[in-house]
Amino acid sequence: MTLADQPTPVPDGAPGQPAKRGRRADAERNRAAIMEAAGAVFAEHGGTVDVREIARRSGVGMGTLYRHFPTKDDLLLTVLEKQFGSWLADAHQQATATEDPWQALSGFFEQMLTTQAGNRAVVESYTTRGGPTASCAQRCYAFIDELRTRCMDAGLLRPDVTTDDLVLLSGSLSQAVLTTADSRPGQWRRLLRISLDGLSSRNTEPLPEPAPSTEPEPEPSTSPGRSTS
Amino acid sequence: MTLADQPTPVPDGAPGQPAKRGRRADAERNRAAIMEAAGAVFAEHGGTVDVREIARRSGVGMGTLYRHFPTKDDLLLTVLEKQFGSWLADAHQQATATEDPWQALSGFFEQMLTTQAGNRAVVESYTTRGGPTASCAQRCYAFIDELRTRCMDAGLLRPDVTTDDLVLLSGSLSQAVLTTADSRPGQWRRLLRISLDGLSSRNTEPLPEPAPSTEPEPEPSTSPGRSTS
Amino acid sequence: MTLADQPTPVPDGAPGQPAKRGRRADAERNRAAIMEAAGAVFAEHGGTVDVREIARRSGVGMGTLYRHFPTKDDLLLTVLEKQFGSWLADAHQQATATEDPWQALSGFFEQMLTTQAGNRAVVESYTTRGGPTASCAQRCYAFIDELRTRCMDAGLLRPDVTTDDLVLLSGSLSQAVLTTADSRPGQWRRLLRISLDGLSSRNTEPLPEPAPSTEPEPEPSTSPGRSTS
Amino acid sequence: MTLADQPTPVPDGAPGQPAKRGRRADAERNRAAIMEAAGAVFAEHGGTVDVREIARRSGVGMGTLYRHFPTKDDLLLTVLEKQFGSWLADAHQQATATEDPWQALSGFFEQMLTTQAGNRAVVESYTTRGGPTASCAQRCYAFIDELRTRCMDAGLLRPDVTTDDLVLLSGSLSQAVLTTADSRPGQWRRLLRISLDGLSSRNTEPLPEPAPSTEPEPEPSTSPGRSTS
DNA sequence: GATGAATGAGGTTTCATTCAT
DNA sequence: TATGAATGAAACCTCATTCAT
Repeated sequence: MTLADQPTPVPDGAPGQPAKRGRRADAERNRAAIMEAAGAVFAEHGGTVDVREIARRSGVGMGTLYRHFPTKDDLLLTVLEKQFGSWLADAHQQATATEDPWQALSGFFEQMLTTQAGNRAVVESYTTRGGPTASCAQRCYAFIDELRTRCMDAGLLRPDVTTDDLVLLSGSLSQAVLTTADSRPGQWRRLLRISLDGLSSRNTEPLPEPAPSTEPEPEPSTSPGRSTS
Repeated sequence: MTLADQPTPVPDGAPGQPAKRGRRADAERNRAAIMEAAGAVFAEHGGTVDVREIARRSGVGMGTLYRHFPTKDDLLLTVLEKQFGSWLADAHQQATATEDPWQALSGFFEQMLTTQAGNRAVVESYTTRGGPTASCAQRCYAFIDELRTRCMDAGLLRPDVTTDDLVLLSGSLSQAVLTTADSRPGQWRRLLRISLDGLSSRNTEPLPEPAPSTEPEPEPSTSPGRSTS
Repeated sequence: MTLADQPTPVPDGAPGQPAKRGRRADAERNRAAIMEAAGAVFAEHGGTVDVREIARRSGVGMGTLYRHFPTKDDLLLTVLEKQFGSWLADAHQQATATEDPWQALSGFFEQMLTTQAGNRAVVESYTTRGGPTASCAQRCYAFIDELRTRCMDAGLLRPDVTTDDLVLLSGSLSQAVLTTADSRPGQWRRLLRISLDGLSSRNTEPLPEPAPSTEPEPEPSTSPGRSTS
Repeated sequence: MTLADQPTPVPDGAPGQPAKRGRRADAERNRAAIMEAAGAVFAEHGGTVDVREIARRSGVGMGTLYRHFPTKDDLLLTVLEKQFGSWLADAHQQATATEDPWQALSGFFEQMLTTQAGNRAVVESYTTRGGPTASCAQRCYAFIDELRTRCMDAGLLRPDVTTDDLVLLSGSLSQAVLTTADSRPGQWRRLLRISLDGLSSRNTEPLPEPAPSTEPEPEPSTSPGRSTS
C-alpha cells in the first residue's frame, strides 16, 4: 500500500500534461535513452563497462551523458534504483492482487528472478553494496516483510523464518539465475521450488540461530527423517 | 621432497629425485609464495585487484610473477584451480568418512561454504566463467553426483533432483555467504538448512522441467499444503 | 545610435530616446549582465573559470553569451578593456583634479591598486599578454607619461625614470595586492610607499640602462650611503 | 647557517658513493629527466600545461612519470621545491660570502630575480599558494629576515621595514621580470634599484601600518620634498 | 632467475563551443 | 532571439604487461 512509490520523482509521461518547457523534451528523451542503454549494458557486462559503450549505445556524446549523471557510479545507481523500483512496483501490485499468501510469496520470487536477476549489475551490487541502494533495500525489505507476515499468519511459513532470510534467499537465487542464464535458462525455477518447499511450515526443525557478529554453533545438520520424532 | 609444491594435484616430481638444478628450489618457493598471496588477495578483493598488490604481498617482483604466470588471468585460474582442488580433496575425504549419506551431503555444503565461499574470486567465477575451471567443474560435478547417488539410493533425496541442481545450489549459496560475510556472518547456515529441507524426499511434488534453451511452463507454485493429496 | 555597441566607457544610450526595436533593449541588458557577471567572476577566479559560471551568474543561457561574445577570450578581453577603460577615465579625471603632481602620481597608483589589482584576470593578463589589451596599454601609457612629465617638470621625479618603468611598477604592485589580498590586505601600501620614495628626485644615482634585448651590465648596487659622494 | 638545507633528501650525486642498488641508476636518470623537463615546461607555460608535454620532453611514458610523481600537482610542487631550494642554497652561500650587508641584500634580489623569476610556475605559485611551498616560504622568510637584520643593524635599512615587506617585494618584482622577459629583459633591474633606494634608511617617513584584516588609513602619500621638515 | 622501472592503451571526467527547440 | 542541452576533443590518471639491469 504505502510502499512502492514512483521510482522516478517525475513520471513526466503523465497524459494530458504538456511538457512545461519545450526544451526539456529532447533532454528527457536523451536521459531516457541513456538510462535504457546503461540499463542494458550494465545488465549484460556489469558495472565495469566503459562509459563510452553506453554513450555509443544511447547515441549521445560523452558530455551529454555526464550532464545527466555527474559520475559513472551515479549513473549506475540511478539505473539500478529505477529498474529495481519499477520492478518493485509491479511486484507489489501483483502481490496485492494475489489472494493466496503462498502464491503471493512464490509469485514474488518468480517475478523478481525473471525480471531482475539476469542483470549482472544487480547481482554485483549484492556483493559490493549489499543491494542496489539503501532505499531499494529498505523498500524491498518492507515488501518482503509484508509477504512473510501474510504467510506466517496463514500458518504456511516455517515459524522462525525471518525477513532477512527471505531477502538473502532472493539475492542468492539471483546469482543462480545469472549463472545459468546462458547454459540452462530456467533451471533456477527448480532451485526456487526447492527453497520454497524448504520454507513451508511442514518443516518443523528450528533454523540455526543467527548470532550476529559471531560464529553460531556449527552443528551442521542431520538426516531429514529425524525431524518427525 | 621439500621442494616441488604441487600446484596441481599431479605429483609432478618422482620421489627420491634430488633437485637437478639449485635454482629450482628458489623458483618453487617463489611460485608458492605468489600463489598463496594471490589466493588471499583474490579472495578478499576479487579478480580485479592490481597485480602489484599480489607481487607486494608475495615479496617478489613483477618480473618473477610474470615468469611464473604469463597472464593475470592465468594466475587467477591456477589459484582457483588449486584452492578448489585442495578443498575438493578434503571434501571428498570427509564425505567418504561419513556414513550417513545425508550427513555427507550436508557436510559437503557446510564445508564448501565455510571454506570457499568467502572467496570473492570464486563466487565471481561462477558468474563470469560458470565456475573456476572446466576441470574443477568436472571434478566437482562428479563428486556431487556421487553424493547425490548415495542419498538417492538411501531414499533421502527428492527423486528428481539432479546433480546440476545441487551444483547450482552450491554456487547460489556461495553468493549468500559473501553477501552476509561482514554484516551477519553465519546467516547462510539458515539458508542452507532451508535448502536441505527442500531437498529431502519428504517433498514429493515434482520439480519443474529444465527445458534447455526454452522458457519452461511458468506455472509458479501453489500453497505447500496441497502437495500431500 | 542606440545600436552601435560601445565597448568603451561611452554611456551608450542617449536618454529619452526609445529603443527603436523592442529586442535591442533586452539584448543590451543581457550584454550588460554578462559583462558584469564576467567581470566579477574573472576578477575572483581568473581567466580559467568555467564559462557556465558566468552564464549562471548573469542569468542568461550559454547561447546568449556566445551570441554576444564569439569566444571566451573575446569576452575576457572585452571585460578587461571595459574595466580598464572605466578605471582609466576615473583615474584621469582624478589626476586632472589634483594639483600637486606628486599627489597625482601617487593617487594614481593608489586608485589603480585599490580598484584593479584585486582582479585576478587583470594581473594574469600582465603575464600572459603584457596587459589587458593593446589599446589599454596604449592609453595607460599615455596617461602615465603625462603624470611622469608633470612630476618631472616639477623636479620631483628621479630624472631617468621612464614611463615604461612606471608602467612596469604598476603591474608589479598589482601582483603584490593579489598576493596579500586574503592574508594581509593593505600591506601593499607599504610597498607602494617604498617604491614612491625610491622614485623621488632625492635619489640621484642613475638607474641601470635598459639595453633592449641584451643583458645590461649586471653591476648590482652598492650601499645607499655611498651615493652622496 | 642553519637554513638553506638540501632541497632534495638524497643528493645522490655524492662522489665516491656507488649507487647502492644497480636498478636505481636508470630510474634516477629518468626522475632527473622528468624533473628537468617539468622544470622547463612549467617555467615556460605555467602549471596548466599538459602532462604529456612533460612526458614527451623527458622521453618517458606517462606511466613512468606517474610512478615517480603520483599527481601532476605533486610533480609541480616537487619541481618548485627543488628549484627554489637549490636557488636558496646558492643565495645563502653568496649572501654569507658578502660582507657589506646592503650588497648582500641587493645581491639576493638580483640573484633571485635572475634565477627564479622568469619562471611562470613560480610566479603563479605566489598568487595561488602564497609561494611554491610552505617549506620554501618558511626557509625563504628566515633567510630574508637574516638579511634584513644585518642591514638594520648596520643602520642601512628604513627602520620600520619588515621581513614581510621584503618577501612581498620579491614576489612583486618577480612578476615584473616575467612581464618584461620577452620585450625588455633587464628592465626589472631599474625597478629593483628604485625599490632598494626606497628601502634605504635615507627615507625617514614611516610606512603605513599594516592593520591586519582591516583597511588601514588610506592617507595616500605626499610630495617627497615634505619629508625633510 | 629475479627485480621493479617503463610502457602506453584505455578509463573517467571537464569544458569551450555549437545547435536544435 | 534566447535557451541550455549536446558535443567531443583533450586532460588526468591506472594498470596489465614488457624489458633493461
